[in-house]
Amino acid sequence: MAGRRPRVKTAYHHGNLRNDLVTAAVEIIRKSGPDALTLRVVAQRLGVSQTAPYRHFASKEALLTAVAAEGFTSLLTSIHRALDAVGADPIVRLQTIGKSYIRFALAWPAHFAVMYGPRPTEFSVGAVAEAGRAAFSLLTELVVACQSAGTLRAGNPTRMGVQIWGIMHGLATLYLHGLLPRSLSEAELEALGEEIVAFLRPLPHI
Amino acid sequence: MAGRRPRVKTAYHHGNLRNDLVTAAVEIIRKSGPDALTLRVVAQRLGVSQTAPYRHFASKEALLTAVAAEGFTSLLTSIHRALDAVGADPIVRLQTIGKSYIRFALAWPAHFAVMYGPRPTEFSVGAVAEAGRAAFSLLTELVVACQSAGTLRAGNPTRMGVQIWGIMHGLATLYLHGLLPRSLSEAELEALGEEIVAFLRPLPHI
DNA sequence: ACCTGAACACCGTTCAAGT
DNA sequence: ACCTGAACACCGTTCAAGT
Repeated sequence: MAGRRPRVKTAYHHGNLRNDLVTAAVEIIRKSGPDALTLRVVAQRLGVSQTAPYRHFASKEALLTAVAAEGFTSLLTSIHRALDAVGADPIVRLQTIGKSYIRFALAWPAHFAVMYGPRPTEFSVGAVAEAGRAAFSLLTELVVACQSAGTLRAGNPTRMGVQIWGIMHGLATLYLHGLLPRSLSEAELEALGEEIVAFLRPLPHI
Repeated sequence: MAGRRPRVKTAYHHGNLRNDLVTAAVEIIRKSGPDALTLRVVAQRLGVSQTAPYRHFASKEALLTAVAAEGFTSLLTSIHRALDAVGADPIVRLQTIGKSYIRFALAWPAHFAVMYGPRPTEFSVGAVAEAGRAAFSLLTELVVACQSAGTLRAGNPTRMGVQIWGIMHGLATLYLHGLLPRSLSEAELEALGEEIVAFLRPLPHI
């Protein structure tokens, strides 16, 4: 009764080619780096012709933008999930954001590379930029909360937000590029970021 | 008596093609990003055949490695020059290294992009890795000096070195990618880095 | 020694055409 | 609607050949 038509996947077309293209792209980048990604190879891997991707993405750049978008969404989800698991103390929440950022970068290096790699200006518009701004807002709001609670030094919250983001981003980037001592574990890397946030606490009154 | 042989530059060959290739490559990356760099274009710009670069570099990757090497040398020189201009106070010297790093990144973005871009593992060996290690040693030595002088918290100097490097690297990278508020000037960016180092001073005794 | 020209295997992208 | 095949202009790289 089932007939002999192949199992749905080997058929004439895919059903969900758009999604599969993104997944395959991520896989290739993760295994061989961003430069190894070619539309032709990704098409070949999915068993479609080399021009099939153009039904779903206007260009290779557009496919990479989709990867980045997926990454930003995923990063934001990770952060929110991690925040749900900790208490209300804003300094702990701030450290949790930082650790989530580093953890995301190390768990999804391909997404991270595309999100923060050398793409001229494509991300300044649309939903991708939106997600980035949302994450940064979360950060500055927590900075303000910490300052009100007296657990973070006074000062422009945007400035302090940039500093904290810079720390997490720098640590993650250097680690992913293999430039840090091999003895550094992922847990220790997260601890380095957490520690710096602790250093931003106000000086005790003398 | 001079004969009619052309002025040395328009002649059959270049005289200093190797060097010109590196310079032209940097120029192209600076103006159009790393992906715009092709050996053929760089050769064309210098008026030589598309295969001439292979007399001097085994591959495109080798040319990029030369750019990175030039960058690391130049970074180290900048740092040393900046250190010569400040006093002996180790915490000031530490901040000077950080500011030099950021200033270098913003002044030579093409070199910086190649030095810290997504090159799998090429830099783990040779003179390039050497220059990187030298810069990091300078950093950790100053951390130790600051700790001895009581101007920096106690703790593993390598850990603290990684933290400081991470900060400067993260700030520079985010800035170059255009992800920081446009209102941030280069001077303010350097101040952000400097300020964090100041935050690493020991807590006053209560 | 140093450079050229033709060639190969690969890209991204376009377009007429098929189902 | 969705996919294919041939084609175009471009790459990195190799190699026999020129001076």
